[in-house]
Amino acid sequence: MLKMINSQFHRSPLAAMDDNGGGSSDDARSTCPRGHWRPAEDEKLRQLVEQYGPQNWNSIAEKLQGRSGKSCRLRWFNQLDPRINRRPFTEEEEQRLLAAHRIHGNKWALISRLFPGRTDNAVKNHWHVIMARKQREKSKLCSKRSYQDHVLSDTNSLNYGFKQRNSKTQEDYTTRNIRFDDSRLVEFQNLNKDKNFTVSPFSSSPSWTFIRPKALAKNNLSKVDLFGREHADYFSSSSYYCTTEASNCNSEQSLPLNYSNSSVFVGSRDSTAFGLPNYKRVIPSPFGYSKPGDGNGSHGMIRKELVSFGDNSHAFAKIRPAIFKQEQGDESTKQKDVPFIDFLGVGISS
DNA sequence: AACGGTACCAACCGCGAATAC
DNA sequence: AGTATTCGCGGTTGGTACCGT
Repeated sequence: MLKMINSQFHRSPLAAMDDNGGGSSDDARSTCPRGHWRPAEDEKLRQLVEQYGPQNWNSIAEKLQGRSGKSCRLRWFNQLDPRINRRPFTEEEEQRLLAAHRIHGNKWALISRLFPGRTDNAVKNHWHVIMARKQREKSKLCSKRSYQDHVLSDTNSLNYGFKQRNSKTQEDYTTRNIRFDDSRLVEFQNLNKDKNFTVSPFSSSPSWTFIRPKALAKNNLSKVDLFGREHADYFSSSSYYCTTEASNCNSEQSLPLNYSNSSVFVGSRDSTAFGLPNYKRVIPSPFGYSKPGDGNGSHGMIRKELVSFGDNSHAFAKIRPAIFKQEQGDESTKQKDVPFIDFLGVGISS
């Protein structure tokens, strides 16, 4: 949308260059102060905010060569605002953060309001840090066996859509249970009749237990509770969680399955969880390529009860026709009474 | 000491909502 | 009512310090 392209505080020429596919941005980077802010820029921004107030970002940006209003605003509200608490997160804050995330999901702005002086970005980043740390700890406790060796070589395991390194072709994303077709839709096959979709990175007979979203009603696909309840707008999230039973561990391993705009995340970003070396940016998802999201190390069956397609309805709309098509093509999966969208293909079984 | 891998955090992007005109 | 601008949010990427080899 042209409107969007032209808005965003009159983005810097370099940012526009990047959007256009880059080009010789190195030259531009050497002359344009994009990227990390220098102390001199910070000082000037402080002065400008004092002069114009923390609203007139375009006016401010005009005085800061190469910085967009948006960038100025971000710098101010995330770093320079004197109200910001820059001390490391305390253990107590971490506990509260985890608790808040269980309640609110990825509503970082909302969560950050519970932490005076903490920005949404800081809260978000630190949550990822906590999750990565937990995954590291768990991966140390769990099998020494490489997750990659275990899962990717195990033909009975669903491979989460992980792309194997150096794979480049469509076929590389093909697995026994998940296949990526040209439209990037996904088919799930060979799954259990009992509607429990099961997978585990640690077990030879994986088990991810999903509670079937019974209330995925025809007319309201936007928000649904994994336990079958419909919900008002008090909650919206782009992710939900499933529990994996880690047969080689004493504890359960709970992984997030995030339906963000075009991605499914499973695993751990920026971590060596599961023994995977630096898997960021190489993992495709059924709906696009993505990094894995951070794992959730806490316990419980369904860590988050709600699945919301409200923010991601376009993504869901993409997969929906395939789901219906799949259902229509398999009598065994049809539901007589309750309109059931076989979101994960759990109805397709043999 | 050099190098590569990892963890952390800052910055960026796209998008939608709110507001102004 | 329609369009442009501003703001805010959540997801993603890039930079860099640190650590192990």
